[in-house]
Amino acid sequence: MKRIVADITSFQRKVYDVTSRIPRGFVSTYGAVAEEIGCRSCRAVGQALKRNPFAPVVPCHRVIASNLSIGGFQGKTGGVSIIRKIRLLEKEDVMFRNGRLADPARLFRF
DNA sequence: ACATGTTCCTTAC
DNA sequence: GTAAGGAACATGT
Repeated sequence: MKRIVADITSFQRKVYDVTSRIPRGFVSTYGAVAEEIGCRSCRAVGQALKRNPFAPVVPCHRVIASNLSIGGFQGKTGGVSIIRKIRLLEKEDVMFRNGRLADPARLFRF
């Protein structure tokens, strides 16, 4: 039986929980996740997602920056990984344009 | 658009 | 324990 276990902090736990709550076809922002968790540190959220011990389990690609920019992915603000992120989102009806969210209505609010 | 300050967590030494 | 970094945000220039 496969059980998901990892040495993570409560903070990370919350981050992954909130992130996984984002429905398919929607995206959220670091700020929103941070707010939902209860802290004002969006960077801390980025830290947790960057490490992402639950990589395939947690859709970290559904989390973007609050200014609707794609933000970063796997520790970078650009590169092939970002393209992959956009590609995945486009597959979920979330269109991006020039590294930015084309339709702000896709923003999911908790 | 760019630089700076803020804010909080993780990792490394 | 201290220092540095990290996928952001807000504000001022």
